Amino acid sequence: MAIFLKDLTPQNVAEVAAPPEDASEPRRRRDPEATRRAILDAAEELFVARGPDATSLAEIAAAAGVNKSLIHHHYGSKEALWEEVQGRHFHQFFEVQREMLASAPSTADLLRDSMVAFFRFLQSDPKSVRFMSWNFCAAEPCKTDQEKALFELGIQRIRASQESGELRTDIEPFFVIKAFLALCFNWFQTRELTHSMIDSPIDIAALDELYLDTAVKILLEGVRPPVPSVDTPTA
Amino acid sequence: MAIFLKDLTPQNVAEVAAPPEDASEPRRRRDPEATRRAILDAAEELFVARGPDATSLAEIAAAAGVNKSLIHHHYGSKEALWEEVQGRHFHQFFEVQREMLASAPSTADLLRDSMVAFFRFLQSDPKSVRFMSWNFCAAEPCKTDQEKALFELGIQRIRASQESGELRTDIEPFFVIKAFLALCFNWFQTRELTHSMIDSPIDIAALDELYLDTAVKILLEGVRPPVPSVDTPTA
DNA sequence: TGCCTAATTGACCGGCCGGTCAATTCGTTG
DNA sequence: CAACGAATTGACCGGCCGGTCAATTAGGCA
Repeated sequence: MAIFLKDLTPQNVAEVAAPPEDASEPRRRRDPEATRRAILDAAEELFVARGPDATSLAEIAAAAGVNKSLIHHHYGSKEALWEEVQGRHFHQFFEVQREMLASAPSTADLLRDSMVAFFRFLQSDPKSVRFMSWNFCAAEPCKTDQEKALFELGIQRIRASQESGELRTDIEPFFVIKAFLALCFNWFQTRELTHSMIDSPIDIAALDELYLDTAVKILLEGVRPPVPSVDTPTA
Repeated sequence: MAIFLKDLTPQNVAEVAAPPEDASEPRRRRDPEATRRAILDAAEELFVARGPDATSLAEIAAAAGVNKSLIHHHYGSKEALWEEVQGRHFHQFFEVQREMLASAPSTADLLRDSMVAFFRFLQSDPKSVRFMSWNFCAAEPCKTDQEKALFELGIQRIRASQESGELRTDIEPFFVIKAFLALCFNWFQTRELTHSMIDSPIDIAALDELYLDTAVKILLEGVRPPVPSVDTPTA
């Protein structure tokens, strides 16, 4: 049935997000908080791998080591659970991004730093990439508030860089952000297809570094103000 | 059930891809070719909008105005139908792209032309964007042969441009292609989110043009060989 | 004309899906 | 200790899903 399935086979589904029994406390018989968390973790894992439509509540319950009815008891419905999973993830994502963007010290290498930071984030959290991919497919009008605020912040800082002469002024800051997001995100979104296309025995991490280096180079060079020299047709 | 649904409500599903009855021939009582095509068209429409997992064969049959069993008769299974839909679409896509790339006359503005052509293609065929989006989610190792050939061709031409001094030589041609694909594709993939974030009353087409202009500018400037002037730290 | 093949139909199937519900079990609180 | 409420369980449901099958029918061909 599930045309989309990835990484997870029926055999190892039950072990995904298995609760660490040997933790400080051996999981009290009743622990609604732990139950909620187990469900959410398992749901995130499966939703992100197979997509929400191809993931059943029975699978999630099995993966969480929990009775199926508990999902309804704690979250109401599958759709609500999906919302919750998305909410938790995006909240965390926006938190990280905002903090990064707000705490960036100088405006000198801000663009480079932002781009590298975003690249590192996607690199360290492949789930984020898949999350966003599913979200683009769903095309629901959501999460725009926080995202918009993030963009506003970035636009302000880029505009400042333009005014101080570090960036060329003939391009819209919004598009600069779009460009560096695209350069980072698309790389990871097409990661597996890329690897299956490369013959050389270069390892994955090295390829990432090489690409990042190139993408940063292209973007920074592309947004640099034209140097006053021969043949710079800034028409 | 279907968490992913878009544009199509149960009411208008039945009319999607409705066969144009008033065509030259009034659809003979038995026309296996027309039936196959109707099924394929309806399947493409629905698969691309909702995703394969959220689309049922009953819906496809209804949209195609055809008995459900005919789908199995002509295509075997849902998975085979999905393969067929993908096959037809990607064949057409690669045909267009290859022709474009092979027939591009000079190497002078090849990169610009390629980028604009790809942008126009995605702009004119939103289904392609969604198709690729679903494909990235599925992450099946497929279609790499033709894609690889396309990349090889592009890499050759970019390398030629590098050797003739039009492009800087310190960046891998593969990454240049990746970059311009990312800049184009991501724009359309995030189109609706972008629009829901923009307040100004600028119309969609104009925004597209503005972005294309900027993205081309950035990429071309980014891959230009460094001009021999002051402060060009090509370290 | 009559047959033969293939397109077409509708009835049907087992299975899973999301969801409900009553019953039970535990932790808490008075 | 008793009582209450929330966590937990398993049995159950109607409905849809992908898929099968036998029967019917139209078209092509000798």
